[in-house]
Amino acid sequence: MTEPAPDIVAAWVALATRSRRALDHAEAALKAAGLPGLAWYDALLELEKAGEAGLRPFELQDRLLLPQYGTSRLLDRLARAGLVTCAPCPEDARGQVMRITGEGRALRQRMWPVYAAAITSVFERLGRDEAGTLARLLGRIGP
Amino acid sequence: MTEPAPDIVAAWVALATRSRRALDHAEAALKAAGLPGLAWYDALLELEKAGEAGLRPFELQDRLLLPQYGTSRLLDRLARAGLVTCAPCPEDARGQVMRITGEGRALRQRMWPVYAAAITSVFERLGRDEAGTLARLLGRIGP
DNA sequence: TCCATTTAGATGCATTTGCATGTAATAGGC
DNA sequence: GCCTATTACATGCAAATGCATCTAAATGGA
Repeated sequence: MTEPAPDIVAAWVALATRSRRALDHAEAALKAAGLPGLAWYDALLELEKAGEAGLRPFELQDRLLLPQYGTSRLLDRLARAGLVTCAPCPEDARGQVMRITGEGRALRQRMWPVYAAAITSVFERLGRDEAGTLARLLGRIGP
Repeated sequence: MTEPAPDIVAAWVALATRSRRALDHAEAALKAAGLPGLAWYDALLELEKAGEAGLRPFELQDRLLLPQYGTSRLLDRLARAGLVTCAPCPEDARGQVMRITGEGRALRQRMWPVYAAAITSVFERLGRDEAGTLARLLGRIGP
């Protein structure tokens, strides 16, 4: 294994530390407002985008980059909180269709301003074009 | 709260999803090689850099962006695994000085090639200059 | 000096995660 | 149709995390 170039290592360190700080900041802002964390937000958003059709747990799993058991239990908690419903799937008797409830939509809507403020504060030192460049470069990392 | 610009949201989404995938990839590579995860690597590296002087737990906590109890328990596990030692601190009877052991250094050294390969694969689609730009932009995000 | 405040670190308890495995249903070869 | 492999999801158990709180020592007045 040949040593990665210094620029590569620098990019890795910056990616690891800065993303962690940014995510921690958003989590903290939500918690300080007495709201659930990012995982709940992300799940609610995906389910809201899916609309009436709903989502199968395995579809949500792909979108959220969660392990299978993580998705299963997250949905269980969301359902117990009344934020999503769980219906048997007509096309596949093994599966379910999860749909967001009105309460779920309402909660996501209350979370967004807090989340948005955190996002804004993370990028406030970057110009618009710099944010675009950052997004483009991040889009090219693998694996 | 005024809505963040689309470029800002795109940068946020890219940061959250790509960093997660990259970190997951490195964790998976280490695990596949039967090695401990990134948290252990990071702690061992900081302690190795600190050398004979060692580090106080609160110093490690700052460097690793961990909560206080997280650091306390991580060090406890590292010590039980024989990778670090814990000595009373001469200047402050409340505190300790943690130092890496030979075993700890050896483990970190065995982890590095695996970790380095994962890092390389994450950035393989980026040119050297692009990696530099990415590092610079990430360095400017807050808060 | 004495007391209140702050700082270093540990820890009990509840929640969450990770891992392995279990159950049930679909899909694919033959 | 039948048997095997695969897919969808759940779950028991151990380990890790988050939260609040505790102890002990240092610090900073008055």
